Amino acid sequence: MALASLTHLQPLFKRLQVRDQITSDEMTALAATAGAIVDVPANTDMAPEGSRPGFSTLVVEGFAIRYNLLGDGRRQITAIHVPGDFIDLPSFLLKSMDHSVAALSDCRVMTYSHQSLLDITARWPHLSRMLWLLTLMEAAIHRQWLVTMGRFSALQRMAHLVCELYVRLETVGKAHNGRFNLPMTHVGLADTLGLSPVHVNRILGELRSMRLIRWDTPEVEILDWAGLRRVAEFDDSYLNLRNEPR
Amino acid sequence: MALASLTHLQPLFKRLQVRDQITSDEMTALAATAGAIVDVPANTDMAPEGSRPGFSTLVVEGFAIRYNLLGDGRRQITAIHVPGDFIDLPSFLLKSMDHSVAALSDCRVMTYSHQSLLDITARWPHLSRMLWLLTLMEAAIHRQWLVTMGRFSALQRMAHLVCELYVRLETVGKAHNGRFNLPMTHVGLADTLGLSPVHVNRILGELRSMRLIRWDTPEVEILDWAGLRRVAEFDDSYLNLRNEPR
DNA sequence: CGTAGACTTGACGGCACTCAAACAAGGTGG
DNA sequence: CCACCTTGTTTGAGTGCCGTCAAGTCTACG
Repeated sequence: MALASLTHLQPLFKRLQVRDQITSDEMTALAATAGAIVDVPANTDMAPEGSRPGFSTLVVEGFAIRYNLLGDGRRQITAIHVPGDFIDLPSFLLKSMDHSVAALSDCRVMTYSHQSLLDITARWPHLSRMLWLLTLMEAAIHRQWLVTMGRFSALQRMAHLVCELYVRLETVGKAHNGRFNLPMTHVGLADTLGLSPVHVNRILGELRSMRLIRWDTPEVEILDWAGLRRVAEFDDSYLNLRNEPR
Repeated sequence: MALASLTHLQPLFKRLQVRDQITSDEMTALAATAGAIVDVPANTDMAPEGSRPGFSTLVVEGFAIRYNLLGDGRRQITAIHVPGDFIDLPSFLLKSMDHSVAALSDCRVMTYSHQSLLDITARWPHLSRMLWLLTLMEAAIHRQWLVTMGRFSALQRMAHLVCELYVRLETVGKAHNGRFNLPMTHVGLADTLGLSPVHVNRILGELRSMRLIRWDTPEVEILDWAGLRRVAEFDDSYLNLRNEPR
């Protein structure tokens, strides 16, 4: 079980090691306090709005999203989570879910009871700072999304999302050579970018005709990284990829 | 100095006590590790993009904003900070600023060196969870803003911002009877809501003619809370106002 | 009294939305 | 094995919210 856990924790360790040193004791502690490994089928709510989960979950494999529903049924996705993301760390301290978390694709997740996270904060100050860091990195992504939503055109928003996902997936070894999988429909992209599905389709066509990307759902290929980056005004500093003591 | 600090920490304590119990030992610890109290004049950058501040700051009095500048000079404000907000807690762990923080009005702030915050995480697990909670609450506000930016009309966005600021300011005793001060021009509001200043003006006129608010800069008065709330689809649960053990 | 900054109002244009319909692909049951 | 259905993608036509440009008003302040 412990060995299996360490394997499953690889994406998280990769993410953390990009930012700081993690001791093997800390790795062992994270593996020892892990709860069950659960497979969640695509399009399943893991933590619905209004619920009070007693545990947080770490994505091992697959994609998850965080979203809000409006009164009239419209949806806004506020985060896309990839392997190594500790989703629902917010629920650890916020307690009650003010939004929903769902599996986008089939997911494998590990659970961490809030009690075990409490123990970590009491006994492993550096490790708990690293978990805190994860939530701060998520907030940094939120801020960048706010910038793109407020000030970017639809084309720029889409280009920026592709750049961001590529870098984040590459960090955990899920993207190579400009290619990655994104199991998301036009409706999902529209709900992420604050657009309509029809317009998402037109924008993707434009990015294709500009020879910036190829997109055979679910595979995305970046054909011209420099060009895409320029269109998106993408600067990865908000992703905090530098390694330094925290 | 310690006594003076406790006075200055009142807005922060009010915010925290809405969410959880804070012991007097923890209050004393926060007061003891506080650094200098600094007055910052309006429209001054406190933490410019690219800088690496060695301390975080707590707003004691006044308003501050977090913003990004785009290549062509456009601006997007990603957060409005009020007294009791621990701004730049992100800088404690993210280290390098990927955006700027500025005083919106004349501000009084307290500084906390990153070293002293490190000491707090090592010695006061519950208190550090409360600081972590503050960053999670900020992320929750970011998510709500993403929803309004992505799916709300300009009118709804403005109404929602007024509702949010009223509740946040009331929590720290800076709003009463539907009234509060917001030292922000139409340009600032436009950069917050992702609109143009011209349209902000029109929207404010509409909210006025709907008898929902009065707005004699800088004083804002909510004339019809239920009506404003309805327009904004405002639900305060994302602000986490419930008191429970964290 | 002149100037600067903020607010206000009008005209016009464009990006993105809605509505609508056709096309493609995968899954299911008869 | 194929008709059928469901889900997703694509394309066109028309509309509207909000942006830009421009000019004018109001207030504070030196």
